[in-house]
Amino acid sequence: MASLPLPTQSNPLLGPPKSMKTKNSAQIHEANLSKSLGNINGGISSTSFLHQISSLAKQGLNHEAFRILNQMEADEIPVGPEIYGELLQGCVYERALREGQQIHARILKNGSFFSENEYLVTKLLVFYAKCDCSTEAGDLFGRLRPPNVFSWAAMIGLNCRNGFHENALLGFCEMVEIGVFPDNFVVPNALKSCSALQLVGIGRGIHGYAMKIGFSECVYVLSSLVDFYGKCGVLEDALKVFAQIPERNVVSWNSMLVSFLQNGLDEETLELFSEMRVDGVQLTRVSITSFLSASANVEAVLEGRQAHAVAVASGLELDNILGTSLLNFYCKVGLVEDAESVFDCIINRDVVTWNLLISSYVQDEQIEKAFHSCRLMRRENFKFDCVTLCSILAACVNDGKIELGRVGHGFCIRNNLDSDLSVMSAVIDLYSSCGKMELAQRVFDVAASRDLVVWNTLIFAYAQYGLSGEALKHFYQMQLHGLHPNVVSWNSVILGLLQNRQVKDALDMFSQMQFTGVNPTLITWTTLMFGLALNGCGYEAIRLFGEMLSMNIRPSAIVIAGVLLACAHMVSIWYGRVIHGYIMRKGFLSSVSVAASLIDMYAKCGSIDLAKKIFDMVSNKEMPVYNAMLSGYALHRQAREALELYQYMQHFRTKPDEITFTALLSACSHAGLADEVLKVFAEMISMYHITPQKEHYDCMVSLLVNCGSFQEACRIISALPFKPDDHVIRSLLTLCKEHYMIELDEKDMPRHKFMVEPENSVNYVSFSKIHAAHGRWHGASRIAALMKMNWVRKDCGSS
DNA sequence: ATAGGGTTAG
Repeated sequence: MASLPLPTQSNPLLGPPKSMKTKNSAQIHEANLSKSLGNINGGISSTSFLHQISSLAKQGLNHEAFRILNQMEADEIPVGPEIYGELLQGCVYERALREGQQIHARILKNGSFFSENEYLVTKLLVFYAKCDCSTEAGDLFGRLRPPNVFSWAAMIGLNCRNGFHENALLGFCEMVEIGVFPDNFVVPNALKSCSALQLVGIGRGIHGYAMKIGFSECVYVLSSLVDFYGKCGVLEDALKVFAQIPERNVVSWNSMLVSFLQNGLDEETLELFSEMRVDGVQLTRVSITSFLSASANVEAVLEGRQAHAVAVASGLELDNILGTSLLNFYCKVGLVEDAESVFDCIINRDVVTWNLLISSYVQDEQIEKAFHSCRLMRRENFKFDCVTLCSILAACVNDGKIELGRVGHGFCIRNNLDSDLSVMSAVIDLYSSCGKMELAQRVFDVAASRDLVVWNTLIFAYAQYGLSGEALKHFYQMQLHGLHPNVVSWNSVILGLLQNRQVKDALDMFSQMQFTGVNPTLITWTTLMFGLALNGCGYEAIRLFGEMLSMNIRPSAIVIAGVLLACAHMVSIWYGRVIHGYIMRKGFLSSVSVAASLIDMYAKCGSIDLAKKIFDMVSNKEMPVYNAMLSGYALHRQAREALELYQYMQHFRTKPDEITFTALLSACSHAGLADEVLKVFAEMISMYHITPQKEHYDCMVSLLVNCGSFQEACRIISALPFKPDDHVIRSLLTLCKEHYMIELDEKDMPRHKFMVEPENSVNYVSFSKIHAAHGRWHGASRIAALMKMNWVRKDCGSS
């Protein structure tokens, strides 16, 4: 492209590109204005009026210009076409449609000498084109023969702005064909249409042509080429053109920034931005919004904050776009308080700013604040849109507010938002989250159109419950509808199979997926690690982990947590140590979830001492780390150590959560420390405002069982605020065994529940013990067989 | 005698 020969002389129709016109005309304007205001009533020639009108129009003083026209008509001074032309120009500057139409009417009233005047027709065309009035502009364009560059440019620009990119490009080609040379104003528009239609070849042609006709140094053409190549994903060429711009302005830099950003090169965006600052370029909103967007993508908190500071220092006020991108940045990196304060500073809040604030609350699980903001948004007369409803529905799912979710769904139906595909996905997610799969399926069935995301949502909905048959059915149906599964679809199907213990099928799917050219993501690996670990296929999980490393994929902290869980479930301290070594070499111990999983692994593999050693090594002791250690102590029946750690935790102001108390209570109740159990239980409620869950009550009940307080245990069970689940039933049954109150049979057991949750294998043990205690060896052996069938972990037998 | 342009958030 760059090797095309440049013409020896520039195009005679065109002259040199007007790229650097920066005539400072403020002083001239001022002189003209004072002259015109002073001369209105003087008897002066029409050329003088023309100048007055022209200068008023340029300053946006349309009203004054109109007054002069009226004065002229009143004084019967002849008004020529140029006068109307200047007035129209004023309307172009101001995009004043009404006023321009009035001038148009006057022109028509003055007869064909005016209305057929080529200059006026061109002006009118430019005016209507700028005001995005396609029909009027098209009519006027048809009357011009031949149209000049300005008319062509106006039409092409109009089509480009309104998304009629084919028409814009056809116009450009026709114009070139009939011999009108494009100028440096049309070329950027033509390129914009090329990038909108992703026509890389055509754009390259225009690039070559533009170089040939003398725009090789024009900063406007070159900047729009950078943008064009960036939007078409040809980053090398964008960079090449960028390097060739002799005098870059801020738009050239910004175009390059946006090119990096839109091609996912966030680090490069950040780097280029600092080069801009070194170069002393005066940054604009576009520079800062692009930088903020890249910072948000890579969660570069420091950089984003600096951009905020630069924006403030540059005196850029928080308008909609800059404010929104700041808001977006703070939301994405999870700094909700900063997002709130930015939100308060934004001058013109709109639906988008509200939506961002609300979704950041939802993401931060501050559901009440999210709902409150929705109410405030309504109070300020903003209507909920699709994005708002997606947030609201997600909040309902998060908070288990299914009834409210149904109301939200109703709102969508009444306001025609339910055909929006992301809303549809959110609704499917809502119903599936509470197990109402029939409703989720119905929403899906009545949809007029569905995209990949909607299909994937339904497939995931079935998969999470281990309904692999339904998941697979929709996976294949989707393909019959002509949609290719993406990695999300495959991930869901694999999850569904693993949840349903179809380990072999899941692994088959995994290889099929790779065979069809879909690369696994970290989510795929995570699903596999956890799925295999929980299905007792720890060895397979470890093998896959090795495969992943040999493919040079850097595992995430969650993947490592998964493989550690596999070691824990295999009770394989040997593999655990190997993974431990890997973690130390790659510096993963700084990750909270890795540290917690490592502690958990050592505790479950029998070495509470090694678990403690890791715990002491971890520098950033966050709650999951404490919880893992506490659960380890509970497992090893070390109640005193657990209580000590609880004190330590409080000393360092780490707020305990539900899991903390589950571990603590179970450690104490196993040790029969009745006073401590009651004290901790009370603290949980009064100091930390945690509503006790089933497992907490369960600890109470088993403590009471241990102490033989049958009456008290029964009282607690009957007072439970929810239907007791199998944990509680287990304690109850243990009690019954103790007191020989009732006869037992397998048919009393909620068997379907056991089939789903392998962790509950401990239940089988309880039941078989009960049978054994009653001398019913037949029943006990039946249960043992069931255990085997359901892949129950071996280590459960001893607990 | 004469006109206008490229980059922007969820």
